[in-house]
Amino acid sequence: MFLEQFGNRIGLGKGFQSMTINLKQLSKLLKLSPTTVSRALADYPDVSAKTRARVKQMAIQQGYQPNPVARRLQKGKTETIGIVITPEQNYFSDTFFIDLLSGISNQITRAGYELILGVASDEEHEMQSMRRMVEGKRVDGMILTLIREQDPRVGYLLDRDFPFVLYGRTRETRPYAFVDMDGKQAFEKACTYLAGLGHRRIALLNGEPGFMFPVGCREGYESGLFLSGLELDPDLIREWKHKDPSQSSYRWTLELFKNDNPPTAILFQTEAVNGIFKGLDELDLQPGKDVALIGYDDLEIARIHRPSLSVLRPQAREAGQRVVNILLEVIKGEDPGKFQEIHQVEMVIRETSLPPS
Amino acid sequence: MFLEQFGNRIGLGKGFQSMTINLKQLSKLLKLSPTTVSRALADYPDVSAKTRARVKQMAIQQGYQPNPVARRLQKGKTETIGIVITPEQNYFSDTFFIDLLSGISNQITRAGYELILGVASDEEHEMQSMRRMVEGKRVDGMILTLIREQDPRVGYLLDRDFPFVLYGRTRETRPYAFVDMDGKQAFEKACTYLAGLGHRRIALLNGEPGFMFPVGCREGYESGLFLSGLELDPDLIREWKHKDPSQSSYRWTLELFKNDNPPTAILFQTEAVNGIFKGLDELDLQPGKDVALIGYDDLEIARIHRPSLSVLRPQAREAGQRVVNILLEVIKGEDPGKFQEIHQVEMVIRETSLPPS
DNA sequence: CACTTTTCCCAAAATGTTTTGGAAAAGGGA
DNA sequence: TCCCTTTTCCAAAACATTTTGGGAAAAGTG
Repeated sequence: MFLEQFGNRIGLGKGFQSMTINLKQLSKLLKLSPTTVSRALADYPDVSAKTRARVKQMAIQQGYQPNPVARRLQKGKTETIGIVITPEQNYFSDTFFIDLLSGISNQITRAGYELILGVASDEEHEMQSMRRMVEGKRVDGMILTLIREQDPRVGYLLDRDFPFVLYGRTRETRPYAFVDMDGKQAFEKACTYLAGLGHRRIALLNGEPGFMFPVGCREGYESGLFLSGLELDPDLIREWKHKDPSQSSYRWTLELFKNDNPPTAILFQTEAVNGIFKGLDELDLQPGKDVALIGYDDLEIARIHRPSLSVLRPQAREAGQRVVNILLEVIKGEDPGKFQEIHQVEMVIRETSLPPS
Repeated sequence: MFLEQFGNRIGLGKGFQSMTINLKQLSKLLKLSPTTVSRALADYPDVSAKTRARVKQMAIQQGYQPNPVARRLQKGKTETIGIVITPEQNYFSDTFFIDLLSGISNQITRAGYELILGVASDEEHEMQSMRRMVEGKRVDGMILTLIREQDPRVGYLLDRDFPFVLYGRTRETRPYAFVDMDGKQAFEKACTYLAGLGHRRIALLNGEPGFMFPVGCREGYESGLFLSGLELDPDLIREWKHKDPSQSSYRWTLELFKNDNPPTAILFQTEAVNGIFKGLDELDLQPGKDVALIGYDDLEIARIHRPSLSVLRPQAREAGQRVVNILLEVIKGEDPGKFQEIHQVEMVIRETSLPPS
C-alpha cells in the first residue's frame, strides 16, 4: 500500500529520477477522487474552498504537474504552435529575427503552449515541414515569416481552415490574420527626411523581388520621392539577393556609382550593409560623409560602425508577442480577418544621415 | 453508416478541413480490428503479407497518420527533444549557430521527433525554461549549448538521470555525452601556422571567461606558442564579452597596440571581427597586411571582406546531426559515457594570414 | 418535519494509440 | 478425420487527463 502510493518516488536505484506524481496518486494521497482533484486545480466553483486549498497545497508539496501529453489527448489540442525558418535565405543574419523569436517564445510559454521549430533549406522543404506539422496534427496553429508575394503556404492553410498568423503580408483576397511592419511608411519617412536635408539623388537598394516586404519599401520610397517633388529614376533602384546579401549589394553599389549622375544617399535593408560599405570603400567614398545612408533594421553593426548607421527600427519583440496573442485568439475560433495589424517603425538618426556635401 | 464512416471527411461546410482519419475509422473501412491495422502499419510479423499490403495501401489512400499525441501517451514518450537558446549572449550572430540548429532539426525530423525551442534572456530563465521542459515531462531529452565551465544545467540533469547531450564540454567528473569541437587543436594549428610564417608576437583575443570554449582556445594557443618556441606574453591575451563582442573587441584591439612591442598577428573568434577591423582601421593598420588575422568560425563577413579572412571552420551541421543521433541513443538507455566526441576543425587560409611585413 | 435548493463530491466515459494475452482459422501429418 | 502447429487476427487493458452527468449530504424554507 505504502509502496504502491510512493513507488514512483522510490524508483529502482536512481536517486529521485522522477518527481512524477500522478493525478491518481495525488488523489489517493488526498483521499479524494481524481475528478475532484482535477477540478480543484482548475478552480472549478463546485469544489469547496477548503478542499481546493488542501489540494493545491498538496499538489505543490508533491511537485505535481499534469502530464501535458494526456491533457492534450483529452482536450483534443496540442497546445503547440509551429514555425519554420529557412536559414538559406539569411533570415538569421542578426538580432532582428532573434528578437522576433524571443517575443514569440515568451508569449507562447506564458500561455502554457509549446513552440516547435522546423528548419528548412528551401521553399520546398519549408512547405514539407509545415505540412508535417499541420497534417500530422502536431500543432494547433502556424506562424509564417519571410512572406512571398504569392505564397503557397497561405493558400494551403486557408484551404483547410487551419489557424495561422503571418508576420508580414501577401497577395491574397481571402481574409487572414497578420502583423506587419509599415515598411512603406518607414521608407517614405526616411526618403522625405533625406530629401529635406537637400538630397536630390536618393537610391534604393531593395530586398529580393518575389518577397512581399520589398514591395512596401519601394512604395514608400516612391511616395517619399513624390512628396518631396523628386523624379523617380529607375537607374537608382537595385535589388540584392537573399542568399548572398553582401556580395550582391556590393556589386550593385559599384553599379550605382557608374551613373553619370550618382546618388548622394542610399536607402536599404541593413542586412546588406557590409556589401555597401565595401563598395563605397572601394570607390573611396566615405559613408555618411560622401553618401548618406539609412538602413532598415537596427543590427549590431549599425551601432558599432563608425560612423554609426542611421536606421529604421522595427520593434521585433513586440511584434512577436502580438503574433502569438493573435494566433491564440484565432485558435479559439475568432475571425482571423479581425486581426490585421500594421506596426509603425521608428527612425533612429545617427551619423550617416547628413546633408549632401 | 456512410455518414459515420466518412463524417470526418465531410465536415461542416469547410472544404476538406481535416484529412483526419482515425485508426478506428480506418480499421472499419478495412473490416479489420484497430489492433491489426496498427500492427500491420508497424510491420509486425504476425499480420499476413497480404493484409499488411492492403492496410498500407488504404492508409496511404486515406492519408492516415497516427495521432502523435495518442501514441505518445501510450508509449510514455514525448518523442520530443528540447533546446534553449539565449540570444542576449549573441549566440545567433551568424551562420554558425543556425548551421548547428539545421543539423539538429533535420536529424530530429528524420527520427519522427519534434524539436521544441525555448528562448531565454539570461542564465536564470535558461534554467527555468529547461526545468519546465524536464519536470513538465515535455521532452525526452535536452540539447545544451553555450556551455559554462561550471554549468548548473549539467548537474541538474545528471542528478535526475535525464537524457541530454552537450554541444561543448564542462568541468564535471561524472560521465556525460558530448560533441565538441577541438578548439584546442584548432588554435594550436593556427598559432603554429602563423609562427611558421615568421610571426613572433601573436595575440589572442579570446571569448568570455566562465564559458568552456575559450579554455580550449587558450590551451591551443599556449601549446602552439610552446611548440613554436615562442614565449607566452600575458599582455597579448585579452577577453571580450558575449553581450557586446564588437565593442569590447574594439577596445581590446586598441589596447593591444599600445604595447611597446605590439603583435603582428591576432587569433580570435570571428564573432568579434567587426570590433577588430574597426580598431585596426583607427590605428591605420591594414588587416592582413600589417596584422595577420585568423578567426574561429567561417561567418559571412569572413568571406565577403576584402581582404578575405582566414578562418578555422567547424562543421556545425555535422555536429548537430551527431548530437541528435547520440541523444537518441542515450534516450534509448545507452550509457552516455560512451558518447564523447571531439571533432576536428579545418583551417581555411585566405588573405589575412601572410608573413609579417 | 417535509420539501426544495444548494453545496460538494465522484463514477464512468472519452480522447487515439500500442501492447498484452489470447483465440480462431488454416495447414500438415497421421 | 483428428490432433497439433503455425499463422493470422482481435478484445481488452493501459497510458493520464478532462468532461459528463449525476447523486448524496447539507443547508435553507415553509
